Amino acid sequence: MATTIKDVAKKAGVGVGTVSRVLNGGQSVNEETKKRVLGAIRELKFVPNQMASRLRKDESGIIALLVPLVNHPFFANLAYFVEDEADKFGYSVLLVSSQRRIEKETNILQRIRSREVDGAIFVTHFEHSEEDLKDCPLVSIDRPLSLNIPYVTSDNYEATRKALEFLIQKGCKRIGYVGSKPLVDSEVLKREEAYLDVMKEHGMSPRVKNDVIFHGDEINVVENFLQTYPDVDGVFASGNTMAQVLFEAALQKGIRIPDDLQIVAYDGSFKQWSDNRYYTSVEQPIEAMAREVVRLLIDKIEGRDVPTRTMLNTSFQIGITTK
Amino acid sequence: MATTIKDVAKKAGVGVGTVSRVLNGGQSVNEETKKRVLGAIRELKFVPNQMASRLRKDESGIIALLVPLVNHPFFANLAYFVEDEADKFGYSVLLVSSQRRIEKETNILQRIRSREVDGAIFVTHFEHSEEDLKDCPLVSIDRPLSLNIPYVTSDNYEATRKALEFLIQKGCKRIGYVGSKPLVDSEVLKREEAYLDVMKEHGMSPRVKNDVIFHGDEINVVENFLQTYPDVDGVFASGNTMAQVLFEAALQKGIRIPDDLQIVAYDGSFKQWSDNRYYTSVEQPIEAMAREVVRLLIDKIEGRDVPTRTMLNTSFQIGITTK
DNA sequence: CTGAAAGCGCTTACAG
DNA sequence: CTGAAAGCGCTTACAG
Repeated sequence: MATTIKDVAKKAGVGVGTVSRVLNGGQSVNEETKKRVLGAIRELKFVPNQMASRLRKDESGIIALLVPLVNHPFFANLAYFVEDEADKFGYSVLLVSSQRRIEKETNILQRIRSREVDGAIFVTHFEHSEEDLKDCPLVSIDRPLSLNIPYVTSDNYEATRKALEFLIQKGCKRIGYVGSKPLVDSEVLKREEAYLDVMKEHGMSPRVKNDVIFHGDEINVVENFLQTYPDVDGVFASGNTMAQVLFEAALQKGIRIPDDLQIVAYDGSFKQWSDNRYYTSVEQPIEAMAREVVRLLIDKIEGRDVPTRTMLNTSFQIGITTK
Repeated sequence: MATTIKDVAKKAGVGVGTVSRVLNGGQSVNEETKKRVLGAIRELKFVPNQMASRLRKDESGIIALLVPLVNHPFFANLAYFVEDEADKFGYSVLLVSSQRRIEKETNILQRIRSREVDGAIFVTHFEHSEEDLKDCPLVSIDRPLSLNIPYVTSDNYEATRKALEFLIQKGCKRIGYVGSKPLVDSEVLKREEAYLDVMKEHGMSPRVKNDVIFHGDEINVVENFLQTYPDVDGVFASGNTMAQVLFEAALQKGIRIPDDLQIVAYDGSFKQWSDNRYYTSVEQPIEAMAREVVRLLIDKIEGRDVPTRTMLNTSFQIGITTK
């Protein structure tokens, strides 16, 4: 059996409470005693059992990060910064890819109730009942899961407007929109909204392909889009997978970029994978969003008040996909 | 306070032991009693406290996945499949990006000792002392951390040979090698070995740039490589970031691919991000490696014997970067 | 400043 | 088949 706090206490000739106190520094301990305890700890190579401490304190020190898929640049980046930020506050991160299976999402709520985790960053595309969400410390991204669940988002509407104005300024006359629509209410919907508004304001007719699809189907959407609107000279691509698939499909069709077709991508996951500025794009502030969402969750877990909606600013990167 | 097993026992008019038994199905329980207990559980919405159960059973049900950075396609994919496989066995995954900080790696070992996690998949580029690694259930990828720590790898040497033979067959005469060298002994080193062997066998002079670098410095390596060996007509790029950076740098310099320069990438993370077959490449069997490494770790945690080295097969994908 | 004791919520021999 | 009790390894009032 591993050595316990009892062994340390015996060796140092003190009570277990005293060992606990030097370990956690609650009340002050006599310097002399402290030294003896520390010595015993070192000698016995004592490592406190976290499970016991957590049971006693009723806090797991773990937060769950639930995303549809970690092996997607946006979520991989999110995971990276979430872990980094959580670590600063002494929390660990349990990673769960829901794979869009609702049972796996509901499971996380159960794990909060079972005290396995203290709370969760809950990125889902499903609806969950108030009943299930109740009393669970949760935070979300780009959408309100329910009335009092805080979420972090970015200025989707304004950023999309700016991106489109940029394309127009660069001479585009027939601008399309290609994306994948979220299943539920989400700030991402504001991108299409902004697109339609800008088109109307400029008297341009909309060319949209924005359906609910699964990861992997982007190529069909893009093929379909290019076939339906062969005359487009500018495209707003929502999501970097979509942008990349579009870029490559266009190249394969012999369409020159940016000469025949200009593209603005909406996302923020490119820079991380290779330090180029390949696509002209709206970059989501993934790092800031990740850090903020972690802080919100911890505030919530620890019982502090948090704002319901936190909006962060995107940035605009000019790359080689526009003139 | 949340409802406990005691509340359920009282409500059902049984002892707590009985409740535990219907929960965990250890010994058989009278059907009638069982029904009463289940009813009480449902009525009280009882969810067993995992922390208590874990303390008692001395198992956390959590494994740690330690990688240098999760926001890298290879590791993001690894994380995805690791979590999926662990879930099948009832284990959760704690995610840690070491960011190549050795303290953060050592910290994981401490967390195994503190019973916070049952074991770890330990992907590191540092050396750790036998003393530190001792008694920790660990498994690794592409390198033996220490004598009795199992690891999973793929056929780096053979796969590299095949890739080079392919370039030669496609007419390349001046083949280069660009990569980033691991800090420590690793199966990845066999790629350069294979490259040098093939060059020698074909009487070709080696053109290598393979230094120890940090993520983000790929662009400098590539620029340097292209400047040093402006005459290359074929490149073996180790790692997909390297391949991508090379591809883009070449394009920017007006080098046509595959006409002027053919590239074979070594990795296996492209397919996941967009369903193209963009690069000709050796694909690492990430999914298989992930699943296998999880099974090895669980076997080790649960006290079963495991092989020290498990080798899996790569596959070869022909894309548009070769003729 | 410090020790003895109660208790966190479970599981598991033990005795019946 | 089942209940009472001990114990997992901590933390934290409580009393001194």
